[in-house]
Amino acid sequence: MSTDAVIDRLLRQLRARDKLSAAEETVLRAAAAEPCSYAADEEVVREGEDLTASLLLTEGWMCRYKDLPDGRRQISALHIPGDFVDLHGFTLKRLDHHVQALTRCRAVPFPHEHLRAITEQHSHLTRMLWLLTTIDAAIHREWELSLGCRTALARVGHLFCELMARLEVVGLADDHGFDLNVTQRAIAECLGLTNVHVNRTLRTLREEGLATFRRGRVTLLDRRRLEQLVDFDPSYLYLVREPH
Amino acid sequence: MSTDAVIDRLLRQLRARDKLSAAEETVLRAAAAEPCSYAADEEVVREGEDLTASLLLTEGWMCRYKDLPDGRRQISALHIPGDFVDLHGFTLKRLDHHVQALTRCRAVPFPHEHLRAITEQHSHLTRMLWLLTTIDAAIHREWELSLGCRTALARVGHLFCELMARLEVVGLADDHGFDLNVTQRAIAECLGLTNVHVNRTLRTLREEGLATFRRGRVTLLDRRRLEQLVDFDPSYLYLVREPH
DNA sequence: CGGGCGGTTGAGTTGTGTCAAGGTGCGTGG
DNA sequence: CCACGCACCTTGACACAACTCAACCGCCCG
Repeated sequence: MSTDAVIDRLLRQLRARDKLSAAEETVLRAAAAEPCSYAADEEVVREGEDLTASLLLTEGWMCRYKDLPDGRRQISALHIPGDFVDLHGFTLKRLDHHVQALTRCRAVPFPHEHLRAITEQHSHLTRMLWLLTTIDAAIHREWELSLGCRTALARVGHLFCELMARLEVVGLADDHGFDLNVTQRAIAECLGLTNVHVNRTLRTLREEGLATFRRGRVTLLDRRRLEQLVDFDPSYLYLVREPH
Repeated sequence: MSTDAVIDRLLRQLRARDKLSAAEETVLRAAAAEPCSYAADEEVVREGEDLTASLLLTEGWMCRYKDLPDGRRQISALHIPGDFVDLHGFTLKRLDHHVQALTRCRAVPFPHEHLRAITEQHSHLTRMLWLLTTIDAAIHREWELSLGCRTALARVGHLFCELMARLEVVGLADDHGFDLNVTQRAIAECLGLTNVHVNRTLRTLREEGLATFRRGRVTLLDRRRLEQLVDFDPSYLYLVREPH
């Protein structure tokens, strides 16, 4: 991907929610630093460390997670290309969780001094970046609903529907599904389940003709029926273009 | 509470995280509209409705919740005086959830046009308001961890520890506990449990000499031991004064 | 004083976890 | 190019935390 293209998926995410002027696009491009790479399973940001930049993910999957003393962990967010993985770190200064690469990744740092300059000179762009962090929070809330109220089947199905919808925005889904090169254990850690139970649940989804997850790829066999079954409504992703 | 005092608890929350100039305080006061009141159980904001202001809660308890077709609901956040209940609505324009008063409440609307003017003229204050929304998200993540990984006992205990810490910031806790005039069902809906199981869990907490919840009041009998037992670490509340 | 809501407790059920034993595929090194 | 080993997946048997249903209590408020 050329240097100019690295923020394209971010621009798609922003333009799915509002107009973005050419000037604002230029400001964003200028705010990016040199891209960096991460190996699969590599720790990207550690809880509590001082941050001086926020990372825009451009290739691969990352997750954010919190862990308990007994070693179990809860993944609080999954990130796809075009997502800032720690834009909230700009206001928080350090994170209450870890960030880890789930696959090989590439990401572009946005130094906080540049973001600060944006808040001083570009109020609309500031509101757009603020919007990205509040959409992140909206996804947290939907996950709280899954964790608190939904069955294992609905949790897995709902996650697949969410990822499909988010990947479509950045052009990484095709008609029938998307690549998802993570373990069943990682899925389990997102959903508050065990890897064993996720495995059983995937079998049910497959037997019911709803979805499959094999060899790093999710296929939605009957998207309409799956979305109905798991009560998926994408409005919490705020995919509506309007003035901000 | 006098009109000048209504935003005092908000100022305490902000000043727990950074210095706030007298000028910024004046700007905030000027951005507030006329206070309004809500009855217990009253719907404050409905999912999807267009918003023109964000509410600062000044008295009472409110919650935000999402519901499922079968009638069950998940409370995604509890709010105390000094919290904005829907500041994220400024960037989102409408909410993916409902807001409800759990007790009699008073709140002060901040019209979005005033908040927008702040983003155009007061970048530090903008970052402080943005910070409040990212702290909200940090609390969502801690709740995800509870919902996904913690036992019923740890969920209830952790929630009590969190509320104690947050209420201390705004001066609404005393040495041994705090008032919490909500039903066991509401607690259950925060924690992904049933009211029956919350009741049993409260009995255990009482029998273990850790905490009681009776007649609208939470008492932490042994705060140190409770915090250790439930793995409570307040750093996710970001109660550190530093430049933003 | 009566009705209703919320709290309390018991008995039985169930969804998900735990533990354990293979199976499968892929990367690495000989 | 093959063989080994390791990570991950898959399945079964059993355990248990939390849920459901139901009855009763107690307090508040009209």
